[in-house]
Amino acid sequence: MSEQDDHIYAMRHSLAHIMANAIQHIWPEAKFGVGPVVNHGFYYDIDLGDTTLSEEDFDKIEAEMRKIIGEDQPFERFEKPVDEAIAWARDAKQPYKEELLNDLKRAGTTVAKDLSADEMGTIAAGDAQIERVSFYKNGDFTDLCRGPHVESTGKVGAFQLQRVSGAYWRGNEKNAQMQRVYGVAFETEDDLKTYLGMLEEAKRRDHRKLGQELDLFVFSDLVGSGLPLFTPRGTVLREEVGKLTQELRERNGFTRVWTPVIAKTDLYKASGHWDKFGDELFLVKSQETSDEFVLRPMNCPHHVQIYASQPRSYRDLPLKFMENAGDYRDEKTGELHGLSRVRSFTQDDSHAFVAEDQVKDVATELVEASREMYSVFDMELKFRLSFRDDGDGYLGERELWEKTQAQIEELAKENNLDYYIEEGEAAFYGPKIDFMATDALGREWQVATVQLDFVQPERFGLEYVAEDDSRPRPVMIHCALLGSIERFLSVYIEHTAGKFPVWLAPEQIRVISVNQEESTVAFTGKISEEAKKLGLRLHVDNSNESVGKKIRAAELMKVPYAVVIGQKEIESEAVVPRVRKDMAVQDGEDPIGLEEFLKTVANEAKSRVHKTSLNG
RNA sequence: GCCACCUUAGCUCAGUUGGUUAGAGCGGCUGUUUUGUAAACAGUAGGUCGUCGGUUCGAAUCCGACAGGUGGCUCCA
Repeated sequence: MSEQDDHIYAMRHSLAHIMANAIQHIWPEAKFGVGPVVNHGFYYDIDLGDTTLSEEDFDKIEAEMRKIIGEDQPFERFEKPVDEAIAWARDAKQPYKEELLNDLKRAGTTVAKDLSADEMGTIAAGDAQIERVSFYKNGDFTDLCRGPHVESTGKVGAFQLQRVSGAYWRGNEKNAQMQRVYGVAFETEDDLKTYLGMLEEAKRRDHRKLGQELDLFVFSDLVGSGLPLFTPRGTVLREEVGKLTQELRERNGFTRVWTPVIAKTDLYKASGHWDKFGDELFLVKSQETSDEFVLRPMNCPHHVQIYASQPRSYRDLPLKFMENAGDYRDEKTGELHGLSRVRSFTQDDSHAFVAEDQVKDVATELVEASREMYSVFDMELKFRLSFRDDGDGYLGERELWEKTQAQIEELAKENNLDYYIEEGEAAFYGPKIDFMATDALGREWQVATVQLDFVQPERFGLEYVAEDDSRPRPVMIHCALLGSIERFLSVYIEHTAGKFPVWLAPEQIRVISVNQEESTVAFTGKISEEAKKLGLRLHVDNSNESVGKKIRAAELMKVPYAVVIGQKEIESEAVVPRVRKDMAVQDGEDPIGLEEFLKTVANEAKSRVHKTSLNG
């Protein structure tokens, strides 16, 4: 951490105290939980009894905070023995603090395992043996706190309270729900403004808003929440990205399979998913037999059955299947969000069954494919090696885990990946490489994933005949390059703000007629025919509106190319395409032959370029 | 699922303290116009005010339940 980062951290943390202080002034009965620093700001968890905060209270709280800041009270640090601290918390009627202190006393920091390491860090020193705890005091406010803080309340920079929401005490849904007040804070007003501007931009690009404006997908109360319906335009996006992901893997020898969308519960009992995710499965009953089915939540057990359908030889390996497959998960309603968290989604899934010594090669091919894919999407990739932690809930031998994790890290090193390791992010059946894409606003999203799996081959008893006639287990490698098509689109729509490159644009060219005369209608009809032959998505707007209005309509739909057709164009058979601003090198004025124009656009679509090759 | 907030026409939104036939812009449709690179003009049709129940002489407005949504929490194979 740089010195500046340290300062921002201290500033944000100090603001959390100041906010708690202000809230205590306004509501003296307030009981405080934890108040850590988060990305871009801070929050504090507060129990106000029957009082519920709303954003309308922010003015009042902010005013009180500014008063405290104006007084420039010094932050004073002091220590107390744990027992005295506990007595303090009891006297101050701060039961949450008292609970934390008791846990600290009992077993240092680790016992408060409801809290993440970060949150713990803000309330206590990291030593396992806690005898004394530190406090910070400003004005009339004292809080159990590890620090650090700025010297005084006057030195906290620019801030704004953002929102209030519910949050469980210590992040456990069985615990009491507190109110969490979020604020953002930066060193200067300018930095704050820049950040708030970014939030505004994010709002403008929200894929849910663009999905409606650009007519990409809809939801229906009758179909149900979390079940998106894709319109013709949105379906183009789905199918184009679906084609790309399959092409990239076909090159590496993956072949397409098709499997049904339901399976007997026995399949998932065998795979282990039933035990782990049973409450998130949609159940389907036969009306004729006693069979119980589930709507498939994932595809690996299905693909495993294809592998298991016949004896396999080492000569068959690696055996590689892929399927853009629809999956269904009964997510809790409160967790649904646009296309990024849905109950029906499509994984661009693949499974490679490989011998142990082929793991690295196959995984490397997939990493290469993902790099190519995200360069087509113009997004940067980081790689997160998601390993297990010490928790339970992981299946398989510890030794296997360590072996595979070592292989993954080796692969990452050999391929010079920009990677970092995160423990506790693994799947229950194996470690993963998760791919984090950075979008145009600098936000990181998890997209693709490559996952090693030694557990399912074991559970389903998969094997192959080796050269020496032994029967080793294959290793399974799960990979989805897009992740889920829906989730990917939610990220990509916001990344591009709906300005899709030609190869993805639901409508690539809009033809705008100047009038409705017979010759015009005939000519635009001819353009339409030729575009169809080239596989272009072209729409003719012959409506009885002004040219200006029709141009505007095309712009609002973010169509890459618009061409106006009047007498001049009909005579010369040439057009001056109007190019969407983000693609144009410069606005052109020179006419281009109609046929050449269409061919150029068709080539752009085929080669999946971001920008136009027409120099205007 | 939990906490808070929200739901008026296809979309974006008005609608005073509960009080007659609920409004506007855009979009749609019809007509006039035949348009040259981001909004021609006129007319017209769209709403059981999310649903169901309650309070009231009277409910878009107050209360409750449910559904859907928003922001978080929790979860995420």
